Amino acid sequence: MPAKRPPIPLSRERIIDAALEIADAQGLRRLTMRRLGDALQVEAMAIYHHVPGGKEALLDALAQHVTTVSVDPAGLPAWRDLAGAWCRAGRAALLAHPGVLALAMTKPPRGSAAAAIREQTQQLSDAGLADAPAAVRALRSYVFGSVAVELQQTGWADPRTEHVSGDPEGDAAFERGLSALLTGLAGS
Amino acid sequence: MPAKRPPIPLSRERIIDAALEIADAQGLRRLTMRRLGDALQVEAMAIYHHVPGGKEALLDALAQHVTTVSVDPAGLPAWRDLAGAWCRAGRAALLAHPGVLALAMTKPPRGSAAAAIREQTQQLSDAGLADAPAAVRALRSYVFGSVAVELQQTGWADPRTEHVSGDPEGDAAFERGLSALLTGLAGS
DNA sequence: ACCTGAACACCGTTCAAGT
DNA sequence: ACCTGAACACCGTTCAAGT
Repeated sequence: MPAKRPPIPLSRERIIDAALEIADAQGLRRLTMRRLGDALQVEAMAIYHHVPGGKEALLDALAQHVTTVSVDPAGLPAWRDLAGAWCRAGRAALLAHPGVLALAMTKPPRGSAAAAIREQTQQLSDAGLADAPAAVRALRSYVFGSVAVELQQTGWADPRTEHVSGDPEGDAAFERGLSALLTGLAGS
Repeated sequence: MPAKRPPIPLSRERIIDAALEIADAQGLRRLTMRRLGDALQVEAMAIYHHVPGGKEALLDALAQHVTTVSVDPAGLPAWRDLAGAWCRAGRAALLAHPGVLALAMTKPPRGSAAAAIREQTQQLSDAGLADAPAAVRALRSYVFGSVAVELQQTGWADPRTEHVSGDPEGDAAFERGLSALLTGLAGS
């Protein structure tokens, strides 16, 4: 007789992964505690046991997930290359989950996301950049904004549209603007 | 005897204004058809008569409202000054209604908002800028992103926090990054 | 033409109860 | 410890009905 396979136990990580999947596929407005429960084969109320703050805390966690990046500065002695690497990493993390971009831009950075900003600032400062905090702020602004504009352009927003993750036109536009900004930061 | 003053008739404009007020004061998640009806002294269902697409169309209209700007190019012959004026106007329009920034960044530009982008491109092209479409895209990215970062920083997100609209630190950071980007665009 | 009331299918969250 | 079921106060939207 077929053994009853025990259900995979619920965990914060599984919940976040499932939530990202729903948001990316159907949009943030359709990310619902009840739908999330369905996706995890569990009643919606079980989620509260693993995510104490309820839905608001879950959304915070999603924002944190797509804004936490890290860059290894080894082999990138020039601040310009280092800054470029941080920007590309940040962009990739945001593009990976277009459904939660609005959260990433709206929620203030907390925990690991805030730590990543501090690390970026420290690395750029160490690499010899004069006003690293101002530069990081300008770079973060550009990364956030360019991803938003790119997703607007490719007609995401409607989750019905198919999104091509490796859009070469978006890549090129991003690099052009990034290059301009880095050049400008060098001169200031 | 006191005359029964006739209620101000409902209109699309009054609905949008009231919706902006609620979103700014209480956050987008609390902008509800029923609450909106209350604010307008009307049953929620009356709104559907003036905004055909329902809530989704209302949110589109809010996004359009805060992304529709215009600049008079007279007296700004240099493309750099002209571009700066567009960016400052765009930033001011977004900062005026922090509650709907997430919509502005997420919804693709339509109608008057799309027209404004075309006008900006045309003006910059006329002013002698080489690749105006690429520049406009980079500038829009920076404006969106810097407003998002600024609102994150000032602790908006929680609508409980008091937001200072003329934040001088935000102004300075914006101008520094803008200047860097414009310098970089000139060289490319 | 414009608004209302009742109704329907959903939400987030609580709390006592099950195992 | 972990999950469920029922319940409560809300949502968006429809539709027939009122004026």
